[in-house]
Amino acid sequence: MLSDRYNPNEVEDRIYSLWESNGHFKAEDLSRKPPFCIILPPPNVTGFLHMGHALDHTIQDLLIRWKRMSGFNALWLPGTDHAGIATQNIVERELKKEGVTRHELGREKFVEKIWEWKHQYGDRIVTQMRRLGDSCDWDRQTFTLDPGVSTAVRKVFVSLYEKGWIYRGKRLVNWSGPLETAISDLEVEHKQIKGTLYHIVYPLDDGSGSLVVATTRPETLLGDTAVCVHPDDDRYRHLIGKFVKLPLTNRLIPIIGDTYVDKEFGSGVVKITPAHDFNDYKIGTKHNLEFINILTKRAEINENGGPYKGLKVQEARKRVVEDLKNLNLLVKEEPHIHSVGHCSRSGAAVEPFLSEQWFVKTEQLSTPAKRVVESGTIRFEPESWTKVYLHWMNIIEDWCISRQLWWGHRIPAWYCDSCDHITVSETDPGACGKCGKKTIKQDEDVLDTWFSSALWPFSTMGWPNETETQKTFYPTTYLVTGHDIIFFWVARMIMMGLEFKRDVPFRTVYIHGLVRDSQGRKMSKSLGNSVDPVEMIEKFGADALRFNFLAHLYSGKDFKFSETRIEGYRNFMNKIWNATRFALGNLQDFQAPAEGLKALPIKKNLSTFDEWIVFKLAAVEKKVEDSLESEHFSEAAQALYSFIWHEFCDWYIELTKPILAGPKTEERAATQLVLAHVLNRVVRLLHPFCPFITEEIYQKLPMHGQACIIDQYPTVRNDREFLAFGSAQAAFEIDLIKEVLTSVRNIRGENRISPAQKINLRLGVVDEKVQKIPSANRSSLISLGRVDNLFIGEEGSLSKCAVTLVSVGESQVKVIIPLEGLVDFDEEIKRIAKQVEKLQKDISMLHNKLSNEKFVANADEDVVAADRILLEQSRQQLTSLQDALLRLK
RNA sequence: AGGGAGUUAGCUCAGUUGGUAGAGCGCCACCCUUACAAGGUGGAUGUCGCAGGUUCGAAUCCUGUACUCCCUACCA
Repeated sequence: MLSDRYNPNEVEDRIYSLWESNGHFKAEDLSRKPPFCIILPPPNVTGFLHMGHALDHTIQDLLIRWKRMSGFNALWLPGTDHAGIATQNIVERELKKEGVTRHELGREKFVEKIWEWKHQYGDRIVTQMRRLGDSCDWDRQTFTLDPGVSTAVRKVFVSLYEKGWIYRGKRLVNWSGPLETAISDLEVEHKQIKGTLYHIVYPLDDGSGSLVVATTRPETLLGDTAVCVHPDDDRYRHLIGKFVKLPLTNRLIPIIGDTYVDKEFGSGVVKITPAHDFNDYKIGTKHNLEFINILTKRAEINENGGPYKGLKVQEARKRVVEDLKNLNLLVKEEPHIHSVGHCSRSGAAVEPFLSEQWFVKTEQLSTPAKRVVESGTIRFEPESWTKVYLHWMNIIEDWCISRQLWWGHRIPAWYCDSCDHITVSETDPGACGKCGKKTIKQDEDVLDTWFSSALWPFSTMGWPNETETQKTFYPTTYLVTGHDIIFFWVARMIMMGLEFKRDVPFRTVYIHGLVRDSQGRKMSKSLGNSVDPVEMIEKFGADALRFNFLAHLYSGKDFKFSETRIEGYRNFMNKIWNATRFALGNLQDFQAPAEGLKALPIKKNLSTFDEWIVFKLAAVEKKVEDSLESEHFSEAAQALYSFIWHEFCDWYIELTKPILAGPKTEERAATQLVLAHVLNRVVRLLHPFCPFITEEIYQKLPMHGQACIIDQYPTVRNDREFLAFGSAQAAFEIDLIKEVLTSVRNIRGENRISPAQKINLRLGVVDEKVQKIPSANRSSLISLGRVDNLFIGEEGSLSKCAVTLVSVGESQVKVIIPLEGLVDFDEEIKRIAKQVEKLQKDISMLHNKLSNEKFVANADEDVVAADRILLEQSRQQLTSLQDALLRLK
């Protein structure tokens, strides 16, 4: 016997083990089935599952399970990412607690520590993924530092290097002081900062006066190598070519002219610090200025800063300002809001820093990557990301791929002490490729994490070896991810896939929004507003969490998280559970016919209810299929929700209760068969959305295969034999009965007639066409309407009666309930008055519309016809209500 | 500054070729009716941001405008 509440905690682990131990997640490298493949965006190996993952994974698992059940060779390829900066950062912080720095520990020992950390926490996230129900093919799980991936990384590096598309150069890069590494443009977050604009006097060398320069970063003047004015600026034009004496250092630097300067801003004079500002860098290059680096890797002033050496940037700023004040060279300080780049990992302000780095040239790689999106070979969903992607690819700059970290793929380049040659090689060379001497040293840096991620669609499939996996599954079908990593990851996978596999890595990029808190804010540690998905799973079950996402996922939009909504879907799961309980209780003596449906003379024994629910089921299956095909997942989820709750539970189960509770007739056997079939199909339809409860239920159903997860996904094409039992005429009949019952309940509710109080009901059948329907459904009307005596076709006296005219399609039925002795009539008068008012509004609106010649002439015929019928029906309703009102008063 | 998205019920959001506005939650009333009180039945609630335009007809198409959010780039 099933408990009257569904308890996910008892079910989920057991069901997951059942799937896994039976190998249901496994895809086949060689198969006759059509392939369907999604590669999982690899989460940080030492991370934990957050809501963003939960959303992302739920969508992928939906697709995978749906396709798996639809006969595809479905592969969801999982993996984890070494996440260079993030992981190194965490371990470094842990070490700090023990009072050790990574430098003290040394590279080898430190990397060992990280591996230990990885072994300790590396399983956490995959365990959490299992709790969500992710049906990944775990045998294929890959880590970005696995030997196979390393081979791929080196091969790609060497190949691009040999083509000249990877180069080494001294460039200004974004530098994170705390992490002591370069970071990419994309890892910089701009924040609005309240700063100060300092106006500093730069005396002219010839003593003829001075210039005033405005800056927010006075300490960088130590690295100034020019001041710049606009060549058309009358105030300063004559000074171009002269020199100023740089305060605090007394270095002479030239005054140059460049249109880059905005005459209107500040004093119209800009100090140029080519080694510490991106704009100044460009000017410095253009005007051939000296590049003076004043910082160390830890963002402290170096020996070029003279007396300020050793100070951190902020301290140096204070000291410089103080010293300028003392020299009377600081003429003004004003508050100034400007945006400053911050390292997205450490949170520290980013310092533009001149250093030797490795770059990927993106010019040639980006061209085909644009083309495949323009041509539609790769499709973005929602489509609006196409424009964003193309825009970004047009302004793409070379990609700085070296990081001054220890955790990651070490750059496969060796420098020769003897001849300065750089040897780049897939295998450790042992000797210089040019002079052959063994005096070589490997580059200390590692590659940007995204470099290995960019190869993920094929490095996980055994590339550079030729494998059956690649033949079968490359290109993959979908890539599902948030819009925050389109450029970090998606664009780079496209470039690398095209370059090394000569084909796109995936066909469709499904972009979903970010999960935000209930107030629409980003979930973040610092705000303390993160919600742990595992906690939600423990509280409401994985299925409720998943359904919550799927039912409210609208193309590309951000997702506002709401716990009460999950609770609502938990209730839905319970509803399904209890419907099953009811069904099983009524199917105890049910034997599935071994011969199938044909063997039974079932058709003639079916009730109208059966024909109706099958008809509705077919409609839902069609809707679900169309919605899933077009990636409107929430439409599919909502269609199922509404069918199960509001058709199957609210009506079908209620309507068939008398049959099922009745004698063992052939009609009852037929209804049992339909009940069993519908439930079975519903469970399978729901499976990709809420896999745990559906598998648990499926295993208990009278007709079931090995496992729901690998049973066939119902569509209108499958099982035509069963769906053919559906009948539109039955649907019409039941709709009419539903309407009649609803109006009876409305009259009862509005008049506050207690459910325990039986009533008499008269149905005036206005329309010949529907004459037989009420009498055919007499028992349903009596039981669900809580009716004492039911009279059909006899209008009789309307005195002291509640009356409603019910319309379904073009047919009408008059619902009459004598109120004498039950209630006083005040409530009924109110109820009718309310309806009269609404009807009058409708009628006048419809009347105006239909008397408009242009409307009648221009609108579609069926629109006009429908309005005519509606007007006529409304008028009849109004008449009978007014009539009833008279008889009440 | 440039690009993108949004503004519909108290809240979160649907609304796919223009044809009298929908769901879930919440709210109100009544019900422990033998699957489910995590339930049942009924009910209330919207100038569809604002202003124009096209049209017989606009939440839907066009123009303008206000506000919100995101992304990219930034003035030293």
